[in-house]
Amino acid sequence: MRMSAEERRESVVRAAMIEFARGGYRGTSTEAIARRVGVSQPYLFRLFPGKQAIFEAAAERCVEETWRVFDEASAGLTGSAAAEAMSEAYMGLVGDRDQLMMQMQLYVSVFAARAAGEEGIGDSARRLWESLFERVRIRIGGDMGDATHFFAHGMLINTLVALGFPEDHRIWSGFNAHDPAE
Amino acid sequence: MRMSAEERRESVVRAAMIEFARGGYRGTSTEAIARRVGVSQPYLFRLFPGKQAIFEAAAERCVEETWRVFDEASAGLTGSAAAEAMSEAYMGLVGDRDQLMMQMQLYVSVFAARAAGEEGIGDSARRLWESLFERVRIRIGGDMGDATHFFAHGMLINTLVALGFPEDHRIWSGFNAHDPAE
DNA sequence: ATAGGTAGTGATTGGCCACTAACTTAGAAC
DNA sequence: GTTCTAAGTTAGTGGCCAATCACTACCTAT
Repeated sequence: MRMSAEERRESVVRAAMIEFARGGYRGTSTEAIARRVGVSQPYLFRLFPGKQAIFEAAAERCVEETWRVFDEASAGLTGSAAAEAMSEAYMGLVGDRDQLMMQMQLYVSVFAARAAGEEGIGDSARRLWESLFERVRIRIGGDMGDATHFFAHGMLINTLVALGFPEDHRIWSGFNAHDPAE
Repeated sequence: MRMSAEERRESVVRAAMIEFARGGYRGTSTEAIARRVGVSQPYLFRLFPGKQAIFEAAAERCVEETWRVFDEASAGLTGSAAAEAMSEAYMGLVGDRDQLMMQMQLYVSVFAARAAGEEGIGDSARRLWESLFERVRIRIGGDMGDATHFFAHGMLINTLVALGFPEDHRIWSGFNAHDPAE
């Protein structure tokens, strides 16, 4: 049961991704995260300086993880073949809703922070996101419009997942309509 | 200063859209909404049964408002001309971030409700969104793929706005690349 | 003018939650 | 087996917030 602080931090990040994805920043208590980790709530504050730091770690992990999925799916491919492979991989993430929702929570949290006058998290989030965008853009051939197109569909998938449209709902039928060609 | 309950409800909905857009459901206090309206906090509970109901009213208004923008922009147009006009109108909404962010807050709130085991708000949100989708689809010619494409780009705009990329950032340059053709 | 309904407020409360402080226990090293 | 360090806990605090209750002010009709 006992593990090193570094290992614990790792499991906290994983638990936090799930809890924050479902509840958002304000809607998630540190108690809930601790319970999922299997540790007492105050101990989180010995592993991280505060709730905010846990969220930021989870957010960063989430973006990294997304790239990992893209990277694995498109290994050795380029151009539209890579785009297709990554699209398919992202559709696969629909089954792991927490991953997609953590992204959304990051987006709205950045906005909330900005609205509250704190710019801290925004900078790092933009850097993370832009870096993901760039890596994908290069992988699919370098065209800006293609990358925009790719991410646009990803964001729509996030939205439909958030709203809870079942997988066989007709709203999903618009995907794959143009995809193979592009 | 004194106004009818109906008028007050109207101004509460408008104020709530702004506050919820910036803070999210959990991050917005009824106190903040009341302050923006210029009314005491307890009075909100005479106008609405609870915080949840205020959020739902704001969410519905937000989707309706989005359609109003699309409808006005594309009045008399059809097909790709309508799509172009609506795209441009949506880009115009980037200047009114609260409108876009209220959408995002609705999406994550629906997911949060689902995760917490309450399905109530999800049903109405999906109905609202699908109805918007359908009206747009018809307006731009009826093709499912085109409508998907249209909304995908809208959702990406939401994301970039949330993350706070400045308007002249290169991340925006991927729009308009394919747009006129489609 | 007064009666009655509607708009609106002040005071309060019970519950939750991030965070702190003080303490306890496991295990590695010798 | 004792000692020392790092992992972990129990108990508590101050602040915030949704919702309630009892009350006051305004307007309108007769």
